[in-house]
Amino acid sequence: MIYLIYMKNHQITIFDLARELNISKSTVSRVLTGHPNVHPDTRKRVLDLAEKLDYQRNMIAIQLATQQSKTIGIIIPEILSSYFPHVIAAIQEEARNEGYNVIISQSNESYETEVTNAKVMLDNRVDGVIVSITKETLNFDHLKVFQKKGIPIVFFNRVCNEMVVPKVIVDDYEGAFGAVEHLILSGRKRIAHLSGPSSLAISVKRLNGYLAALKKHNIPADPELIISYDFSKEKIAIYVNHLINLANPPDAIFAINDPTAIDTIQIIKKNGLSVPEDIAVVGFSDDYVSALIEPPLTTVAQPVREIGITAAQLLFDQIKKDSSQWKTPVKVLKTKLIIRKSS
Amino acid sequence: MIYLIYMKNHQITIFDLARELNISKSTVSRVLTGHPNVHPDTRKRVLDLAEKLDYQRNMIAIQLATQQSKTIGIIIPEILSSYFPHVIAAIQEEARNEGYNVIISQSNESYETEVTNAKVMLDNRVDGVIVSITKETLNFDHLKVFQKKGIPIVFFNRVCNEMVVPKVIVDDYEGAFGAVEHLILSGRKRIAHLSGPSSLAISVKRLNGYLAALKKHNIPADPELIISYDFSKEKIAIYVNHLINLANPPDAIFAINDPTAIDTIQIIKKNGLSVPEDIAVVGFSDDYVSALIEPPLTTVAQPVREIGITAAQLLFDQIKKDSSQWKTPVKVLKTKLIIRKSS
DNA sequence: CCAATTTTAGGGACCGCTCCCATGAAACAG
DNA sequence: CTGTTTCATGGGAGCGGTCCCTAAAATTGG
Repeated sequence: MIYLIYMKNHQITIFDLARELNISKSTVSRVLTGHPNVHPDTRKRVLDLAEKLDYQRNMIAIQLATQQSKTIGIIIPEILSSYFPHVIAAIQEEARNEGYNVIISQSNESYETEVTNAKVMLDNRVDGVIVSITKETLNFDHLKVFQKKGIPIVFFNRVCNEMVVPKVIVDDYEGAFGAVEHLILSGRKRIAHLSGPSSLAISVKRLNGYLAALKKHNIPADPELIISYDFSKEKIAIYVNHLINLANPPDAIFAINDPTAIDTIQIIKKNGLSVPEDIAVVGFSDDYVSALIEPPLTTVAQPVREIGITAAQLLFDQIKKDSSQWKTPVKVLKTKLIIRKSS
Repeated sequence: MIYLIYMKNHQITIFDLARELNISKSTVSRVLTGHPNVHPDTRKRVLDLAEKLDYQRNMIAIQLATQQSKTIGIIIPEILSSYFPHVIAAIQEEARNEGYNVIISQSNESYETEVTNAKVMLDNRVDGVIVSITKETLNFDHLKVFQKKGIPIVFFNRVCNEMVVPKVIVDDYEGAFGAVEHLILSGRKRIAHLSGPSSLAISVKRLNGYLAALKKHNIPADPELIISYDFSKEKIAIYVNHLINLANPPDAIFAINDPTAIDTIQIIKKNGLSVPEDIAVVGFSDDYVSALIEPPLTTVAQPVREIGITAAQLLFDQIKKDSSQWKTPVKVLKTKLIIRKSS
């Protein structure tokens, strides 16, 4: 202790422990990393002293020495809806089990921010990233960098088609098909679709599911009833009002996601019409809110936990293996139609 | 380039840049860190080569050398409600502006997990932490460690009374008082309160606000109507049913938070009673959902963005200053009663 | 034109740890 | 009793930067 007595505000290092016990730092390091070749007595002495001096290992130094950050990054468009926090929570659990930290960055649906965030992840030498792109992302150079540098990347939800890497998605086509077919079978004839930006594969797939269901039941698709919007909340009112005031208005609306569906319901109600009597509404995702609103929303549920867990597992699979052995599976998880009062 | 041609899978370091340009790594470092004393020509050559070789700085090495991680930690009880993601988003914005990374950890309302997470933050040498404790946290040793090591800590929402550090809270007492007074003024006579765990200061303050409002209007507080619960969703049904079946049931319920209030409404409706006719319900926080449910929930809104921004600012204030200059302000932000149909 | 400054650049210790290699001692086998 | 393993430990070179201290070069001033 005599050595340490004059050192204030100095973090205890393995060197301090070593000096105190008159052994080398190599031996201390061996004890701390669980290396077998250490005499039990020595091990105990080190551990006891570490405990006594409240030694705290310096992950930064370890990261530099071992050349791995033990950190994974998550890049998502936003964190305020119910979907992403659920996926994140699941990913974090898996990461904790693997001894990894997680850094999360929201792109706020901005391509610029996404690029910046990707750069930050790179600077911080993440061992892998899980990403869901923004609605604006058309160029993928900032994500391809990960591939180029041999850093595992996994997409979920909003994936990049031109990159061949593991992905976790749900069967959007099937989910949309089921939702629209349900509307048809409950007697709806004119079903509108509030679609998402065509840059996103989910928008296209859900649109295709919608079209296929119509086709199967011999209902001609009316372009007037298909509106693609950019997820900006203000627009919903405009589009819904527009649909309502059509000469031949829809008797149902299939929305690209739950937040849109929920807003749609509010607008319809504001117009003095009722859901589902006048217009039925169906959403996609089964957000936490959806069961609680009035009327409760019929929606296509996604297995959020499973999505997160699967994405994390695909990532850790890669992290653990040599890049030559990487597989690029695309996991398609099943959705489930939850029928509630809105349809 | 001749040197680099044989090096595969080797990250470009400042040493590589230096060798390539026949200058020292010190000079390269100076350029990269923006140090003024570098010849403009040299600066340009370095920058150009860095660009050309796609040099990427290694934050881990920088962190080790500068002894700061440029990372702050957020420890929260959960991430699935609407409150925390909003606060997090605000904190992250501030952090980004300051050039800091954020690592987030959910305690899942478990004391054990919170302790583990605090340890992880310490291992990773965060430059500061922002925390909201779990309902189980009674011992604060794991958080006092930060103080002891001179790492700034800021509490928000669920704070630790026994630690003298900066805190950001809302005026829970005032908010609760206003909510309950509103119920009284709208004619309610028997107002129940679903309170939180008494370990949390917010529970106590909101309870006191409730009691004070009753007292002001000469309504005796009935212990039968005050139930303290532990935030476990299953219990809500039990308590609400119990209240409804009382010989002298309440005509209003003031819930500790919105999720509780929302569940309360569902249970009341399931019992064939209506809100607000039979029983009025008021919540706390103004979650995103609250305006959408049926009936829309009267609630005490918290300035979530402001909470996050303030917490972050208090943290960075400390990070930038020597610990001898640290202040320990407790910022009390104003709440706002939002009256909707549930009352 | 030379001394005094100011710029610009290089050298090298250091941050805290890992991990390979070397070494001596103890244990084992023949 | 000696040669070969195995075990326990020490030594030291990285990991990729920062930053202090010098030294040489360029600029300034009298």
